[in-house]
Amino acid sequence: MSETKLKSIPEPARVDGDTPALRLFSLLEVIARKDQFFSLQSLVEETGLPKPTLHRMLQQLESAGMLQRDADGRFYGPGLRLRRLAEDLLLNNTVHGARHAVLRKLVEEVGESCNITALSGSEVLYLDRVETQAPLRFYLHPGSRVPAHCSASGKLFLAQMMPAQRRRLLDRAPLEKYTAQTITDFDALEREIESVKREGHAIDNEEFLPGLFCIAVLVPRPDGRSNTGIAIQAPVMRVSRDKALAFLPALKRAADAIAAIDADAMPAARTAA
Amino acid sequence: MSETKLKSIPEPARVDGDTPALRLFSLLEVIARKDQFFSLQSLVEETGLPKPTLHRMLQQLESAGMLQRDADGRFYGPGLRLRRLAEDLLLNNTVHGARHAVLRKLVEEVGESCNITALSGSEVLYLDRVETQAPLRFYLHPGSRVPAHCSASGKLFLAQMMPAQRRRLLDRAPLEKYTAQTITDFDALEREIESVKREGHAIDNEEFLPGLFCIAVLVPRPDGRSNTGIAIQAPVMRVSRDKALAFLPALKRAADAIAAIDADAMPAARTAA
DNA sequence: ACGCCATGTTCCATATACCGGAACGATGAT
DNA sequence: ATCATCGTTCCGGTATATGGAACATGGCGT
Repeated sequence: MSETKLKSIPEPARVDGDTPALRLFSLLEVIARKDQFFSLQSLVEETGLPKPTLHRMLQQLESAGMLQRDADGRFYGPGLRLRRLAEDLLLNNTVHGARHAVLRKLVEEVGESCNITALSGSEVLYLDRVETQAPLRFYLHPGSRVPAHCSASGKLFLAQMMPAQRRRLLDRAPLEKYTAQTITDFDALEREIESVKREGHAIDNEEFLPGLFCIAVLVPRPDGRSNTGIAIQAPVMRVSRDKALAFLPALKRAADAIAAIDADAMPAARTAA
Repeated sequence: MSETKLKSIPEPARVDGDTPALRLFSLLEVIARKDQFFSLQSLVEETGLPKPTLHRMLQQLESAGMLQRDADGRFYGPGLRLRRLAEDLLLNNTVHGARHAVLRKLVEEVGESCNITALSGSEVLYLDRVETQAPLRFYLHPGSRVPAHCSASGKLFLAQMMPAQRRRLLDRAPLEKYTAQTITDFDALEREIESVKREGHAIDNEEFLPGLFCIAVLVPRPDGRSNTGIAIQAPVMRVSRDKALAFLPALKRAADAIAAIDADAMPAARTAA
């Protein structure tokens, strides 16, 4: 929607969503971060939701076994069922664990922060990230979003689209300028994308954040339509274009490893070969 | 290929609830148990829900970031937000982890299965349980429910109520008879409860399941109204009344340990100096 | 004892979201 | 070209959520 809005407010602990169910999830997130039991009133103050509404939500969660109440009904805490859900999720989520391990190994090899990305709408979403140990570094969180036209992964996703499809996506908004290097001209972007196609990898040379250099490849897929990228991000001070290109073999190896993991987690697709 | 009907009814995988939100949770539980990505169709088959309904639910979860979709939108898997929710829950849930450790230690000390219980409505709910290693044992799951009048923990909960309150609870239904030993007479139960009050512990002598002997104490609380009990359960074959009484000191120590943990997790109550 | 305040609970008219059969669309196999 | 399969959209009827106001409870001070 609008540009990034940084909040310096402590935290209003927003609980919202477009639909009742999403609000419940949002509430659970607030609850999950607590390491103490809590009362209805404290939640009212923390979230700003109307008391009867919150009362109903908590009641609903309790009767479902997601929350538990203290004997006198004054305090709530996470319930049996919620804990089991969390355990099941983390236990069975072998995919994420394996991906994360690959990422960690890559970071060790190249000594720079790396992340796994996906295209979500017209933006690039950071799925996972491992930071380098080096003292000078960019701190970016998993879950962040970056426009496709000024990120290495984004250009890769754009490059594998049909021209018409790409046009449709980019036409929705002008190419916003973040730095002096940001490509804001459609034709220039098309030329860049041609180059990305030829090379098989993409580069972001301070196009989103000043001082941030980035190189990425796609996690390959048999059908040629990948939704996952893997990228190395480093300060230009430490990593120039040449040095980044030297990372490419390691980067491609990591991408292949992730491809193997993902293929394994796919339901018995035909692809017998 | 012939229509392979592999399923010998492995599981109906019921997804339901009284309210739309609860059904969503129920769906998430099914999903949480998967270690592979899945398609809409596969869920339709697994749950029996109408396709448009499931489609809407998945869409809702995806747009909330609880699920993620593959590039071509054919397969779903757990999303970033859901994983983070699960992690937060388990990370901050110091309470449950610590309780479980106490329970494990108790089982080690006495060599019999133990569980932590709570009163929920008029029934006793097993919050957590650790099994003994002994080959002969009762297998009871956390989450099970037992009527209060024929369980050791239940009698403790009843004993700390005001008489009127207790009457109100018990009047709702007759005292159901599970075994020859089950107390089914109100006056006899009152006498039993008097004894429980005097002793500070309660016993279930094959009153719920034939062959199951059980001894319990409350996890003490400053205000004298505890909603948590802790119990040892064993086959009568191995544990008689005398032997059970010998377990009491260890049982009380465990109860105190849990009380300390819970007090710690309580919000800054007005500190009854 | 008494009233007072903070907190939890219930009511209910209105607004909203959900439901799912049917029809349509997209994709790939034959 | 034709069919089969799976994903997606439509839409009117119905169940659910919403939250202001009022009520209930219990702890505390006087």
